[in-house]
Amino acid sequence: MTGSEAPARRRNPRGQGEQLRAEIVGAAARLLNELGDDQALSMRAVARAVGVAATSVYPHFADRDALVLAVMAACHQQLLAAAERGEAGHRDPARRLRAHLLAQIDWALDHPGLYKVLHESGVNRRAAQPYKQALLDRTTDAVRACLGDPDAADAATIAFDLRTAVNGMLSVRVNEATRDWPPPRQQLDRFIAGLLRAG
Amino acid sequence: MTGSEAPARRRNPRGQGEQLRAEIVGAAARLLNELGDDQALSMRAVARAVGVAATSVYPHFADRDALVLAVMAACHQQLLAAAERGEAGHRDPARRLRAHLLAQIDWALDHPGLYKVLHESGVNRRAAQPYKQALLDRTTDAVRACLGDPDAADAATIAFDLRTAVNGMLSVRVNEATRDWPPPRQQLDRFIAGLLRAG
DNA sequence: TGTACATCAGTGAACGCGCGTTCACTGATGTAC
DNA sequence: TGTACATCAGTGAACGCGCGTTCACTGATGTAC
Repeated sequence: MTGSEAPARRRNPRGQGEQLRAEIVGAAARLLNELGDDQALSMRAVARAVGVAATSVYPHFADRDALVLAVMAACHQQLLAAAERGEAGHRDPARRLRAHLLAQIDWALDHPGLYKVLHESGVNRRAAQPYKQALLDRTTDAVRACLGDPDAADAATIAFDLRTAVNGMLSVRVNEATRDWPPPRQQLDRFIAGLLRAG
Repeated sequence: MTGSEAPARRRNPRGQGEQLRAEIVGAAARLLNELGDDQALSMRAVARAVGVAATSVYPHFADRDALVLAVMAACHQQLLAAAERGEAGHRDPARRLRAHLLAQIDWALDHPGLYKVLHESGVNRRAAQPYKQALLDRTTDAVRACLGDPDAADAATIAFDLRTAVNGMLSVRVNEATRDWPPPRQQLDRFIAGLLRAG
């Protein structure tokens, strides 16, 4: 795919064998971002990218799915952190909600292939992702703050609708990256304006 | 995948060699719907499903991409026809718009794997799909009818937003089919209510 | 009416490839005595 | 201070597999004369 084989690599010093694990996850993430499909990732390609024998991946990951899941977990951490950083920049609840969603949109558009793996890949059928619920819960909190009423039952519905619409935004832009789409920020603002009110 | 090999098959009579082409498209569509990924479709599996030698596919399709694109074209025809049938059942523009979108939602939920191939597969990067624009144009027409004003410039924007949100609805339900999601009809109604008004 | 022939609808063997994974191994390095 | 040994980080060869695609072919069937 990328002729990006790491040429020189010296064996890790004793006791630091776990460093290879991090290198493998990093290389796998890079490849997955290019491929946009977990099935297309090969253990051999990851090993080549790291500059290591194919067999050296197995002490760290039992099989390909385990490696892909490790990458996905790391991505969810990044997404959550980005959302929090976004919110932290504002006081007004509406601005916080917008920043929360925007941060995740930006992350996705910066890592389109990983976004695809996260949302569209076959691993989703084989292993559930508890992280996703955590992200949705965060959005619900941000929506609730906007509504003022801390008990608003609609908050969950509105959050789900918003995330669904944002999903659509990203799906279309990530899957047909060559077409030029309307600016995502303005579409997000229309979604917020249209959906953020009692159902 | 499915063990669904066609056992007995007799050679088509002279002059009817094109019938095999249709059988191949049908089998490929069935397999793609199960796989949800064009890269996972193999020519050999298609040939097995039809009950024919692997080589017999090549007189009809130059390569795998050509076969996948033929399936996608057929799907777009079905989607367009479903949308038209949906609209035809109503007079009121708002009901027509709803039926239009609902028909496509139903088709997608009935053919989740094909929906994935249509919207998420790698073929989209290799070959543009002019059909999609036709579907979006139809939606724009339906939106325009709702607005009353036949020149409304917002119609295109609103149609795009609606389709985007519907895309999100379907993406999430198709990619994590095991989780149980809120009813799509009600979410669609919220989207229509929220988004169908001047930006 | 008979026959040579072109065409049609496929077939079977073979090519070279990259893959996931297993297995027995190697060689450097720290540690116990 | 020296040495045997356990451990660690990783290697190389090999397995069997399914794949896309090419090639030369086969056998039935309609048609021209």
